[in-house]
Amino acid sequence: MDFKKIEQKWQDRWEKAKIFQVKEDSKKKKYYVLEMYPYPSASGLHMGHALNYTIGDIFARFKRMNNFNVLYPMGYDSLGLPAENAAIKNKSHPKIFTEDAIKNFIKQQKELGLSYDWSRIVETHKPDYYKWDQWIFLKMYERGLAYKKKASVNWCGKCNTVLANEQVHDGKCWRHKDSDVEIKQLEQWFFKTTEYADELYEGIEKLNNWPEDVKAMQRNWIGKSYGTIINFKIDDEIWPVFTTRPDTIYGVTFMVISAQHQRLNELVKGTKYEKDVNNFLKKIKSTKQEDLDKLEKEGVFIGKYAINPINNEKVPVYAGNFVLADYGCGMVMAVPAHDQRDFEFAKKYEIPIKIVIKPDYDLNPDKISRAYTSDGVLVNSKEFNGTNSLDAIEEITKYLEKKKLGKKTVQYKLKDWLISRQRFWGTPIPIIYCDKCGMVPVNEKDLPVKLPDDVKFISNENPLLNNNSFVNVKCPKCNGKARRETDTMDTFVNSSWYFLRYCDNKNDKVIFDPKKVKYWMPIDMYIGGREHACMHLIYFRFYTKFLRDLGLINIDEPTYNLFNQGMLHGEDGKVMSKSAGNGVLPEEVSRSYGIDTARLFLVSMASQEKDVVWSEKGIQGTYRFMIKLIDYFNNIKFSKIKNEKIESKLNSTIKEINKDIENFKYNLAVIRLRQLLEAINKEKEINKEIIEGFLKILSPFAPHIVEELWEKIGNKSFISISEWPKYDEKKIKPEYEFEDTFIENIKHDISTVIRLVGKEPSLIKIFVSESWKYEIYKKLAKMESRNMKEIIGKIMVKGHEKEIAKISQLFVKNPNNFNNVVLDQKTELKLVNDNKEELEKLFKAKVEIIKAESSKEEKAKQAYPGKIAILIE
RNA sequence: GCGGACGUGCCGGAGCGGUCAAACGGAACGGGUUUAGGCCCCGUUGGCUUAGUGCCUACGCAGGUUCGAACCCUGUCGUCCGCACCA
Repeated sequence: MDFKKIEQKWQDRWEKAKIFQVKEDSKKKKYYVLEMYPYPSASGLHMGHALNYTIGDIFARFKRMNNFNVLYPMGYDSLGLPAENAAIKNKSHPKIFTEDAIKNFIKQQKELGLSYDWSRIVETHKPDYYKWDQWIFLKMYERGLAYKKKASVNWCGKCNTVLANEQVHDGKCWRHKDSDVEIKQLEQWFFKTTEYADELYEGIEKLNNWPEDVKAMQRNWIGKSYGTIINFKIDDEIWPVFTTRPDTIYGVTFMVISAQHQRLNELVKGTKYEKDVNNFLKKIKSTKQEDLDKLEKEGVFIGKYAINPINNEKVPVYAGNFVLADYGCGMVMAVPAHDQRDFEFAKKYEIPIKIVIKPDYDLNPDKISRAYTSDGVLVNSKEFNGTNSLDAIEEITKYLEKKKLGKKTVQYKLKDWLISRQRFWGTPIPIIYCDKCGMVPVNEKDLPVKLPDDVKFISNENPLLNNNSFVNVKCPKCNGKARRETDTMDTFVNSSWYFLRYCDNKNDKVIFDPKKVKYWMPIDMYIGGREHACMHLIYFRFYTKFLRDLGLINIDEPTYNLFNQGMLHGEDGKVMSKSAGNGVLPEEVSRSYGIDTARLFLVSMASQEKDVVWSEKGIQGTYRFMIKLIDYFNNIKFSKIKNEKIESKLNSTIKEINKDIENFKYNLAVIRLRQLLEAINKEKEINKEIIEGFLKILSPFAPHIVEELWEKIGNKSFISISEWPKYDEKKIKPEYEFEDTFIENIKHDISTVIRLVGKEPSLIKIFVSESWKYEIYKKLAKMESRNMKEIIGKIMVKGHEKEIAKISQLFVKNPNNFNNVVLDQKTELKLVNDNKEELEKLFKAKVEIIKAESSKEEKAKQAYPGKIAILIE
């Protein structure tokens, strides 16, 4: 079998006939299937990509055949660091690398048989795409959502640029797990994601079909917490602090200001403590990020005292290494008795500990070994004594609000998104600096600000810095001498709205036609890796909300359905990758087994959200199935006769496979397809309708081979756009599901009896008696109006507890289906009759089937109560 | 510390309140076909028995709810993942 030839043939035909291209069609229900678009790396498509796209493709094909107008596009996240690094290494331009890589990707993706609408391709490195990145930037700038500020930012020495918080994992750069991120004070561009913090947080609840862990990660990341801002005073100036435990305010014995606090310097400048503080700052600066979790709490007294507004107590202020500068107010009120960190600090610096919350037992401030952080009753808290601490949170806050000493508030962990990068291969930030006018945005009509082609990559430095034709411009306001911003935008800016551009990818007038976007959005199924939980998957929600508020779209969320596929592991159990050396390439597998085999195998190993392990043995097993399939069609014999049994099997398979595909349980779908082929294979002749139904439901999984077989049995159209078969509940007959085991048992019985009797039979009599279960069912049916529990209770006394309980419960659940559960006498008779010929042939004897009346065949019933009796003569 | 997920034969993995634990695939063993087999077909793979379609034990462990639990609840042990000095 020349797989390659068949694959090529159908890929060409699909492309020529444009069967996967779609347009808005108000008469059809739309369905938008999207995979996270790839970064087009030079090494091309690996098996993990193949798995990811196969999952999406099967889904898209399924929906398409189910009459949806399916938008299933592909694009490339083609701005980014690796291409730039490659360019530096080879003294070339990243554009060349990127475009080669994209070409290679497209070729390889086409070889997988993916049913993308290629006319909708989006490439983010093209000016006609990033022009709109810049346009969105200007809109944000107008509204104050894009701004520049000096801040402590994360710097990766290997990337030679700053990073967003989301891109720092465990104190390391997301791209360089071996490189510590440094904190630098720099002036940078930010997007004000915090503007939407609350909506981003509260909206998670509505993402009903997102994986729990991704939602949990986002909740954690955004980190909403309710608390109170309390105004302490230092040197008669108000210094607010944030706390979630205002109930402990009488227990404050000191304050801690973050060592990184912007205004720490103000407090110590010119005092005798300045030196101490500076020494302390130097000391903690040398601590590595990875030691942080083991880090002891340290601090230094800064020579100031704060006034607690509730009782005017004076408490010392320390600078500390454990207080975050950019969460809350950068300063905390420390209550050592009821906060573990404060406790450790107080112990170390011998600061008094004052108990203000009391549990059922007594706490001795000198003897406790750790802070008491649970709730209790307030003590040492003047008029609040005796109040439950949970109530006191409310009451003390109200009290402070009344006296204008504090207020209720909400805090978020989420910080604004740092988007500027000191690199070349990104979207230029459309800002101009004029000596006279200051910072001036580029006029919309002058977009895009294009990346120059004539650049020299001499070092790790951003080549835009020295590119005069890029940097030197006239000020849009005064026409005077000015220079461009040379920072570019984070690559995640591009991916924050690409899914909208697919809806209208060629529009050169506006970012997209809102009507088209309104038709296609939201994404109905978004497929990608879990690693984007706190990066892309937050940013694209933020963009959606911003563009909504701009009036361009009318949705709140980009998608309510997210699917995370599992990781692909190599045969050694480690995650499959080039660097681990356990990689298997799609084209290699395709060469020996065909790409359909690879697709089928990839998808058959486990439910798609679980990790899967590649195995050579496994793919051979799948290959055997493909060979069997092809063999079957080489010898196929059609019949006009209806076959109820196989019809039942097909219908039940369709019913189940629909659910399996919807739930991404492709492994189960594949099993059902195998079982269906087994069943079909057992029949000598087959009705053509059955075969066509089978091919259709197989087609999303193995599209090329199936198209070929579809054509072979005389069809001229594409099966890929044929209609998915509908199952008919009435045709699903459960007795056939029992038939095989039932007949197996009878065969077994007969041979046993023959062996016992010790003679070759000339006549075999099979007595089919009424099932006792069936009789009980009939009794129950008569009593249906009565309380089932009561009935069960009564019958139980008689000693058939288990069976009766089961049967009656089934009956309660679904009385109409009861016959599906127990074969009645009629069905058993039919099944024996159906197989009479086979039995006669097998035992070389005449078979007689007798309906046993309970009175007449008492003997048979006794020997085999409620079952089949065999007599041979 | 906080959060999330998961513990089922030799392995991967189905089952997610009762028809029914172990589908399906892999592996091993036995048999058939075969010159031979790495192809194909059949059987076996928790225990005890039987002529058998029978009984017992079992879904990490311990309790609970229920007429009935792998499945629901509580606790516990273990594994994996994410975040983390978030006041």
